[in-house]
Amino acid sequence: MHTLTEENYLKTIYRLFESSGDSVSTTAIAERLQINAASVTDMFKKLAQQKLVLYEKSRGVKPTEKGKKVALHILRKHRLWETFMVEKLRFSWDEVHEVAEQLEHIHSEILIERLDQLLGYPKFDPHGDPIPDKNGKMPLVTAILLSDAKVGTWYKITGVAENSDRFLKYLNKLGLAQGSSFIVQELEEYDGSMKLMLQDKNELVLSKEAAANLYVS
Amino acid sequence: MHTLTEENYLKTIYRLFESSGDSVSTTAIAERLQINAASVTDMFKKLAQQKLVLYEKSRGVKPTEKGKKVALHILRKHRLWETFMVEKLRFSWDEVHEVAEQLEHIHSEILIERLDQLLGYPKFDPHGDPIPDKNGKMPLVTAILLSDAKVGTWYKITGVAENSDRFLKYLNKLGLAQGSSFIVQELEEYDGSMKLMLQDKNELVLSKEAAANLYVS
DNA sequence: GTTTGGTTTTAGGAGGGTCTAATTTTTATT
DNA sequence: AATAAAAATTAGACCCTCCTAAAACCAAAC
Repeated sequence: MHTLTEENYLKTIYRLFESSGDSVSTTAIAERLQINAASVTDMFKKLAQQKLVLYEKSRGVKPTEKGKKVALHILRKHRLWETFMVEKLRFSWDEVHEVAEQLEHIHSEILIERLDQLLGYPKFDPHGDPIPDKNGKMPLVTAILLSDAKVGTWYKITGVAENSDRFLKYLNKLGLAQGSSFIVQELEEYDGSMKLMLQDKNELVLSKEAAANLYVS
Repeated sequence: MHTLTEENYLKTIYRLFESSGDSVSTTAIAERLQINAASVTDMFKKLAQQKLVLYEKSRGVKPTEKGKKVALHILRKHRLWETFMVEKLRFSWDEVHEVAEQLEHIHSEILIERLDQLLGYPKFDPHGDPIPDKNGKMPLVTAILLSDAKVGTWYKITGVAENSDRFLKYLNKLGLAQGSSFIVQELEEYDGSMKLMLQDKNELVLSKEAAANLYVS
C-alpha cells in the first residue's frame, strides 16, 4: 500500500500528465502541492524506485501504467465520495472537494464497491467529471455543442468547433479554456444567449454564436 | 488538529481508562497498539505537553477533560461510520471495524453532522455500543455482562466488551449477532460456562470467558 | 534492608517527509 | 558560442514516529 503522501503526488502527476500529455516537471508539482522543489525531487526518486513513474533526471516524470492505475483508483474514490456527499448528504458541489481529499485515501475495496452501488453506479461526479470504473476505465464522454446544452447542468469544455484566432482570444478574455467547468444558469429565449457560472462563481454571458462553436460534455 | 497517531493513542487511553477507572500504564498501551513501550513513553510526554493527558512519570496517564472530549469525538465518528456501513451499505456488523478505524480520522464537522442526520441520529452502533452526541454525551445504557445473567431469563445481545476481530468472527460462526435473543438454560457451576437456546431453538454453549465479553439486556 | 524481576525511561538511531542553501544542469538570450 | 536566467539536484538539517539497548526505577519477596 502507498502512503498518503505518495498517493497525493501520484494523483497530481497523473492529472498534469493527462492535461499536457508530456513529462511533468518538478516545479509544476511543487506549485500544485505547495511544497519545495527539493522535496519533489526526493519523491520523484522514491516513486521511480517503486516503478510508479518514469523519472529522467532534470526532465521530470511520466506515470507508468502501474502509476496510472493507482492514480485512477484514487480519482475514482475521490469522485465517488464527492457524489455521495452531494447526493446523500445534501452538500453543495463546492463544499465537497476538501473532504474528498481526505476520504480518497481510505483503503477498502469493498467500501468503494458498496458506495458505488448505493449511488447507482454514477458515471459523472457533481462537477461533471467522469468517474473511472473499478478497472480504471473512464466512461466515454460524448461532446455536444454548448448551444444544445440544458439549463442547470454542469459542463466542461472539451473543444472548439471554430478554430480561429479571434475566437480563441475571445474565450481567453472571458477566462474560458479547454477543461473549464461551468453550470448553465439561464438560456435567454429571446436571442439564445446563455448565462454561465464558472467554478469560481464568476458569471458570464455567451452569445448563441459563441455557444454554437464550443464542444462541451 | 491532532495527528492520526495522537488520535489513536488518545482513543486507546480513553477506553482503557474508562474500563479500569485508573491511570493507564505504558505497557497496557504498548500491548494494545502493538508498539514498543519506549515509543509510548515518548507519546505520553507529547500528549501531556498538549494537556490531553495527565502524565506522572512511571505511573502512567489519565485523560484530561480536553483529552476525553477529543477521544469521545473520535469514538462518535467511529460508531457513526460503522452504523452507516451496516445500515446503508449492507455490511455485516463484524466487517466494519477496520474500515471505521480509518474513517474515524476524517476531519470534517459538517460531514459527521450530515451523516448523523442521514442515519436518523442513532443512539447505538451495530455492536450495540452507545454513540456520543456532538457534545460528547453518551446515551444511557442499561446493559449487563452475560456472565452476570440469570438462568431462565431471555436476553438480547446489545454489544461486545472485547472488540477483537477474532471474537467477532467467533460469534458470527456461532450464529450470534447484535440483537440476537436467547434464554439462559443452564449455568455450569464447575467452569462457569453457559448453555443458551436461541429463538430458532438452536442450542449452544458459551465459555465463561466468552460470556464475560457479551453485553446483554 | 537487600535482592530480584518487571516496568519505565533515557539515549541514540532510522525512515518518511519536509525545509534552506548551495551547486549543477538546462534553457533562453544575445 | 557565451552568458544570463531559470529549473533541478544535492547536501545537510529538522520533526514525527518508531525502534533497540541500556539504565533507572519500583515493588514485592526474602
